[in-house]
Amino acid sequence: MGRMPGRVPSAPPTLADVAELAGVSRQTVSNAVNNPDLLRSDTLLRVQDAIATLGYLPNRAARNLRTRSSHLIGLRITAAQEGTANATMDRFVHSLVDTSREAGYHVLLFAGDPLDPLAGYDDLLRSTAVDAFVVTDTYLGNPQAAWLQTRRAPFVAFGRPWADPEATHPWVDVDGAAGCDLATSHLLDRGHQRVAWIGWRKDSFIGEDRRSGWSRAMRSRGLPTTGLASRVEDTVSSGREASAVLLDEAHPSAFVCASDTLAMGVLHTLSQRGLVPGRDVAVVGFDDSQVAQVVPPGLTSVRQPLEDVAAEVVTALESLLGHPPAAHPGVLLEPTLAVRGSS
Amino acid sequence: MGRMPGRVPSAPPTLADVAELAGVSRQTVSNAVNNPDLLRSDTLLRVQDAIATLGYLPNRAARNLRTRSSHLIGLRITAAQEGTANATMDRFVHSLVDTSREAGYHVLLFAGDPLDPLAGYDDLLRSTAVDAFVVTDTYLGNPQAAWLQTRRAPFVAFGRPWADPEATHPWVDVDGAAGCDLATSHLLDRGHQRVAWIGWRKDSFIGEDRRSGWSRAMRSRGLPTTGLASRVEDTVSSGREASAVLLDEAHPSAFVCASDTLAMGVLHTLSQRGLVPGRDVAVVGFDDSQVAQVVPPGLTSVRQPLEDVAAEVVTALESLLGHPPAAHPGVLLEPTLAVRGSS
DNA sequence: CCTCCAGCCTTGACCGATCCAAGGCAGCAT
DNA sequence: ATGCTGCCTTGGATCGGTCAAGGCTGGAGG
Repeated sequence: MGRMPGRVPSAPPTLADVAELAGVSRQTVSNAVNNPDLLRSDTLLRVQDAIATLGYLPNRAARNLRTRSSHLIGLRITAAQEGTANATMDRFVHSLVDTSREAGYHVLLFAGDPLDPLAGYDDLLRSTAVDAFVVTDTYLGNPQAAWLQTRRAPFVAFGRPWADPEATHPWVDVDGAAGCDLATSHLLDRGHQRVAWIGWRKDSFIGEDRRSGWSRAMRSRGLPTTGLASRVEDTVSSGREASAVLLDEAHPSAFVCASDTLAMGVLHTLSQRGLVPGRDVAVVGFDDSQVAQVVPPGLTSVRQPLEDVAAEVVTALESLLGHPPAAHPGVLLEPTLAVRGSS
Repeated sequence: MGRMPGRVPSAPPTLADVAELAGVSRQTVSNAVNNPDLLRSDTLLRVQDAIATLGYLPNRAARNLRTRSSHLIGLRITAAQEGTANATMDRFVHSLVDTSREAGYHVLLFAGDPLDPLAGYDDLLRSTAVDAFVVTDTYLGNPQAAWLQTRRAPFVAFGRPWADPEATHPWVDVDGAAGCDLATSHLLDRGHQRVAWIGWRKDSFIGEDRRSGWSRAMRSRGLPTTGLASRVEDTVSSGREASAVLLDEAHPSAFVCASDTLAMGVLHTLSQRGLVPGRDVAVVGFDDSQVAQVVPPGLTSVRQPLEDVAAEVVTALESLLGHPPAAHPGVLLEPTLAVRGSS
């Protein structure tokens, strides 16, 4: 096969092998792959034939070494929370993998210690293992973003820089307020007047943002919100307790929740009291998790357009990693409402 | 800083930089990192000081090129199925990332076209982007396994080689029959006599395996199984319809299901008929998904020890990639039962 | 006093791609 | 026939590590 002596028979073909088979130099093969325009068409064809014959694909490590880029995007995943309905991360990962593949990137996962949001980033950066990061948990006041910026590491955030409006890094986010406005208006359109809110504690930027969508929708119809809101931990039992209190004290006919987890808490309360979701009391959640999709009678939920988020993230990454690197402003996307039996 | 001219100031330090600072050769630094035993202790300390001072970490690409290994493990993820309660993959991914980090590996995700189980593997292999694969969807009769074996690509399967008992590749799996036996016995212990089975269609090896656990438990107590089993698609509506038919025709007091998705279908039927899960009819699912954890009143479910699976997978990978490569036999792990309100 | 050897470190080549600058070879004008 | 332009091709250097083999040192042994 014209291989150099000493090569293991099963070793993948190299650029030199292709060059020899096609009767050209290595550089010509490289150009055929990276800058086909530079070649005369008949030469190009000959090289492409040889590439196809040998099943050649450039060695990643060699290319990475020379070009100082890995075509890998680092994504930190934290331990899945048991007992919640949070599925955002997983759906996002899928979308990101799909989208970044089209852009020629792969996704490298690394583990995240929830207590140390910076762990892992530094090592990958110093060993030039990834070209850029996608940062997801910006609700923590994103110390990663600040840190990555001082390190001049390219990254795109899924989530606004809540704690630092001056931040200039690219980000993509979903308009939670608009989503809850949508959910609330949906309920109001169906004749509900007393729509309650169950959200997260006040120190959550995202929670307050979503809540503002609910109160905005209520006010725009001249409806009161006083006494109709509750702010708790993001657990099923918190949602259960909060909804029980609200039902007793404020007599709402519908609930809008900051998460599917809380909405499931409401369903617990309803089931305990023999109330039927969607008939006696309407419930809307947030995230369109698998739970919302399969729980009887179906939980209406705000759905984040994670495919679009991933696409925008990859677009931002591409301009960030382009030559010259271009700044990408923040992007805010609109969620939709998946209507099911609970409303 | 003694950098060579032309270096960008912010470029990560290289082995040569460390060598210069420590006053030794590059090879000595390399040995300090990879074979500390070869160095005299005072030299080792000097080099380690220099490494710490500069914040040196070996360049991945360079190391990969020379050693012909990437320390990356490829994992193909398929599009998440909407409308089901399948969470195995995501929990497994988390565990795998955690475990492989400890072994010095990172996980590279790549997209999978559900119609072409081989897509993506070949490119990664030919471009030497990953050292090995973890194959997860062996229920398809795993053409990947066969194909990877002919390519002599190292891989470990999560899932037995159902279709090919002669296969010799390493695998790790969870004993689904034992899990369903556990679930069924749990119900029988609580006094149920007529325990129905809702599983997958007969061409599913996994489905038949799980079913055998149910029938084994029933037979071991001398109870009949005739007319108590139904085999359908893995959707909520299939589970709903199958359970309705079974309730009418066989009057079971409990259901064991091959998946949480099917179990949710049973819950739908119960809720439609005003029956309370756990009080009127018991239900057990399989996978311990988030759905099972949060749905009222809690769905008892068979839980796969995915952390242990990941650990075994990584162990198998390590021996596979070791020198010399060691064969790793199949490993079968026992699931547990997460008992909740539905039983 | 010389040889030998073990222990420790250094030297040079190499992995497989891309970048750079110089070399070849048309074709056209002079 | 010569010179020159423009396009394609070529060899060499390079990225940053690791492998294999060679060199230097000091102490033991003859």
